[in-house]
Amino acid sequence: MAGLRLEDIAKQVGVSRSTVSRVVNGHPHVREDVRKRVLEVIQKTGYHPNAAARTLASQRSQMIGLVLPRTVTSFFTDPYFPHLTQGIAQACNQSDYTLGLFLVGTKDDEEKIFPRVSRRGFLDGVLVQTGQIGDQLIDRLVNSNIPLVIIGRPFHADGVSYIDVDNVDAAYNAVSHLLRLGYQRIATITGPANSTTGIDRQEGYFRALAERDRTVDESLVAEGDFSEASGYYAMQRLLPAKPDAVFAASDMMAIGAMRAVREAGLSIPGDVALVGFDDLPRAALTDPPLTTVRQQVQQFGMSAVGVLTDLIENGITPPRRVIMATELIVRESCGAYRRQ
Amino acid sequence: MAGLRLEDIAKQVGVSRSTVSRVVNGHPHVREDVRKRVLEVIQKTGYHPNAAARTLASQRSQMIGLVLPRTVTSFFTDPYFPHLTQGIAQACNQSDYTLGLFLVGTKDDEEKIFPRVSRRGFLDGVLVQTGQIGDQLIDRLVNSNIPLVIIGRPFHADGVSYIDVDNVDAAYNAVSHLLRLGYQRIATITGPANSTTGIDRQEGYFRALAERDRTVDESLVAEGDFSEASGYYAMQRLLPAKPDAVFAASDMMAIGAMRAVREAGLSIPGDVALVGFDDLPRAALTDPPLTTVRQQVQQFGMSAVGVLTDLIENGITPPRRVIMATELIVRESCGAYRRQ
DNA sequence: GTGAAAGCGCTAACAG
DNA sequence: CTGTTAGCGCTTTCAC
Repeated sequence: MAGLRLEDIAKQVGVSRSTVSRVVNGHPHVREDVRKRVLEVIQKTGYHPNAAARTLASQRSQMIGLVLPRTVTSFFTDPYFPHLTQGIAQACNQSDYTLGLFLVGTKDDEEKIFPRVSRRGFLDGVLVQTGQIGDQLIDRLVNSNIPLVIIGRPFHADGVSYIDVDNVDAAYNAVSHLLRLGYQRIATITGPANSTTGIDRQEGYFRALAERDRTVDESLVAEGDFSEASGYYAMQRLLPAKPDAVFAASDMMAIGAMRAVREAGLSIPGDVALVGFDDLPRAALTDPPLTTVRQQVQQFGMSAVGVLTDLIENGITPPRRVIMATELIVRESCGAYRRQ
Repeated sequence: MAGLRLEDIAKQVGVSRSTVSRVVNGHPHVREDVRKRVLEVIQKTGYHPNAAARTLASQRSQMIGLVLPRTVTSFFTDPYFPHLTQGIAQACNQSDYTLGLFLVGTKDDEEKIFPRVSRRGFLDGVLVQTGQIGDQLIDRLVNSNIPLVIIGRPFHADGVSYIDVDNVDAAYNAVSHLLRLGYQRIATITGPANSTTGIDRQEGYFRALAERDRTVDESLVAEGDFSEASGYYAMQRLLPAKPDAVFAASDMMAIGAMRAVREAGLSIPGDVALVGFDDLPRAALTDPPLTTVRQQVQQFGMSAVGVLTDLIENGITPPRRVIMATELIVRESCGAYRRQ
């Protein structure tokens, strides 16, 4: 089982290495009976081609990397990333790629990881999650000229490929929904102001208000970092301004906000209506169930892999752009049903 | 930057390939000034060794795989796995290994993944999560003779290395705690009966009862699968038997149970006390905060990598066994504070 | 302390 | 349709 080479099975079948290589790689131009005999011996012996040798000779590793920068603070405490990862892993399975996972925890990690990711011949391409403004890692990756797909709109989008959901539109829809329900003091708990995701969702909030000629009240905007805790504290800061509805830029923040509202002795949606973003599985189980913007995170991850393999197979220019749609899921927390 | 070979920088420095290789790999027996000159050129040119070539020549890939079998239903919906993964990834960074992630979703995936994982020269070792009885994958992995560490006690433990927490002891402690608080009808929501984790935690429950000469009431035992939903339904089945306390074998199930208890109009811990298992970040934020068994999941993942690298560097025999301790975290849900 | 040379196991022209 | 022949870029004895 171990140490079996292409040569060995070639000898057993009585053909040349090349022929065996051809059948292993599914190339045409091999006589059917020969192919069959080769396959038999491969089966019998349990031969597997040596990946390193294959990579070295073909200059293709059939492996892609997923890099999650350290500025993604909420790594795996936010279910978003696990779901994304799962979608990506699934797509890799289907397209016969192996997934390398690079979690950048510290500045040190970044130094260690970068060479591994950009080293020629190791990865065919990389997927990287956008983080905060000024994140060096993405720029370095872009410069390394490896096929690269950025997950989320990057700050410097010139010439790079990325995939994102339509955050502005999604937030616009969510807030418009609240406006249609008649709420007067709609607050928002934003994502980090130094992340495109945070910025875009806030932009959607502004647009929806502007469209109805509402002026923006600064005391109704509180910044969070997508985490439960940040939502909790942001809501506490918002409460004195007496919002009658809140759009939170993530479900986790909405859940934190719920906790703060409840602790203040107020009811949802009676006193404060709430809309989240993500539609995590938990969102349907909160009390009351959370109205939220659904993104197909897993599908999103799969699409990201699709774009990357396109880049790998067909060249990195022109840059590809994919913007995915979202859907507003109306549950109890926005008060839509109560008001009907 | 691209296509730079060892040879190229050897030429630039005016030494042989071997010397440069020695410097790159930190071997001794290189004159200090030569080493410095080589390092300079490497720095200047941004040279990175080709991973495939290195793997091929050295028979070491510096890469390990993490395999999560498809029988781990709750993949990434249970925060347990993300935390575990994070710990593993972190340890990989530190010890200069690259982590390959293999999520087995379907039977098909399994067929695709197995060769990649067991293929010689691709991975130096693999970490695999235990799943259910009869999971073929683990047996196949064991037979492939690659350095292997099983995460969680495997069903067939002969000759294999594994790492686990002391589930029996942990559950025993949790239930003993409830017994000491004077509860009379202590129920349990178990993990899957075909998983060692489920079995061991149930065993701890039995032992604690037996030690106090309590007979086991079958109507106080309900099986779940570690998920929130399964905890919810299990609790609904338990409720008619009027338990005054419940030990759930996972926090997610405890959270589901809470929901069921609340929906039944009962209070926690007044009517039903509750203890969970895992100490997920969420456990401290439930209402009331959940008493639970803490496992240092991240630390656990890091230790798993430690064991694996030991196997890789020092041979796979004798099999290594690591059993990690747990700690009972007392919060409100068990009623300890209320009763004082 | 350093260089020459022989692979590691495979792919991919190129002949035939 | 099949075999021969070069490499892919690095590590690693073995001489010197």
